[in-house]
Amino acid sequence: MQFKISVRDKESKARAGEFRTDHGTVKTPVFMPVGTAGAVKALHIPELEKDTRAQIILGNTYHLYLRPGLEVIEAAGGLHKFNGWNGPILTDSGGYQVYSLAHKRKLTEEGVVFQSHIDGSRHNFTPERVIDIQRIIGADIIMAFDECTPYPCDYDYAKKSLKITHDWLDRCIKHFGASEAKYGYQQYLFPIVQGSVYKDLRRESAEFIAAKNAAGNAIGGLSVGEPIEMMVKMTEEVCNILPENKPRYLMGVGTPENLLESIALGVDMFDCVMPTRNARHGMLFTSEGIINIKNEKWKNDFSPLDENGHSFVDRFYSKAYLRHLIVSGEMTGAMIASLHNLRFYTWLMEEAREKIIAGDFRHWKDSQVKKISRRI
RNA sequence: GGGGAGAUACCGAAGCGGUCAAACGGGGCAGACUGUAAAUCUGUUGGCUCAGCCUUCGGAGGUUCGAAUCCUCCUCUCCCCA
Repeated sequence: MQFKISVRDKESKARAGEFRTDHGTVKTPVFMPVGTAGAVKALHIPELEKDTRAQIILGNTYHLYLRPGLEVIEAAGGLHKFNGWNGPILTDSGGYQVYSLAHKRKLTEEGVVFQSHIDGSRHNFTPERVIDIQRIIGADIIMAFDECTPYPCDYDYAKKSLKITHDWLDRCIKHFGASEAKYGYQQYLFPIVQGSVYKDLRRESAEFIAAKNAAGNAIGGLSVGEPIEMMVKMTEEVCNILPENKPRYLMGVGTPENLLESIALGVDMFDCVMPTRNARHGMLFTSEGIINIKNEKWKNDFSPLDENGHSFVDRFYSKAYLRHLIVSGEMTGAMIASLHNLRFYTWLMEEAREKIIAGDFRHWKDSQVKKISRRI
């Protein structure tokens, strides 16, 4: 995978670039909507494409493996054919589920035995198996199998876990090299830096991963509850070590503010459930700040959702109407809010890119952060 | 006209002598959410000068040390029969 950096910001580590996959080119910085089970919740594929202007979306190995299962996905001809999304897809390896389903799994050096959250059945994930599954799903970018360590996490555990993640990475790389894409287009493997909140472990991990010369590199194990300053510090440490000429992917981040600050540290790719999940729960990220549309104060506010927003729903619907839908539990409310939030995120990334290219990123970022992170 | 059942907080509904400002739902209000076990979860929901006090269980009296709970009358609702 070639990563072309068009412009480097002079006042920060931000860069504007693009990388190519067989399903299309992705311009960075980029936000990737999360479509765990092969669908970005509450949105149609055409809406994702045309209305949110997402460039690339996520799927999840663990979820898709459990349901609908590999037979169905393989019979469909891969996830792209199955769900109709023709752009690039990235699949998470299930490493996050090692963390989020911690009480339903058993981790060994060999791999992880999961108990399905759906029916309790047991399943064995190894680095090799996870690569195979992602080959079958047919994601353009597949993630190495890792352990996303929890927070807090003591040093000894983080160190042991890191060793396992690194061993698993070597096995992933080996198996990836020994296996082939199933559907005639190229797949790329991204390794993941771990190390919890320990600077030396993060550095060690970043160096270990940098040496693999992968198509792109990810930073995992952050935004799991640690203070934001720690997240920023770790991101910064790692970005300074990861290859400059490869895309850097900060997994699971985050708030609009987190995104802009991370771009300034040299991150190119993001994903997060926040814009979609919080949309369903009534939280809207707007050009004027964050609003909880469920609050009583919007009950009779017939002004547009976001006067200066960049999605058609922003001026098509009023705050009072969306409040009514969300409060009433109407599915349409979740759809409108999700579309709005995702478009806000993609717009933010487009704008960041333009500002980097225009040489005005730092200034824009600082004023933007203040504006969009306040509560209204 | 005769017989029966019932009136509890915003709504529904428990409670049937003290541990009741009153269970539980719903609704309301607010909060959380960061590689999605999440269209989920949490808190709160009579008032106040708030570790205490005041006013509340249809209304008015009464019994009792003590009443949402027992008695009397009244008002209103619902059901059955005529």
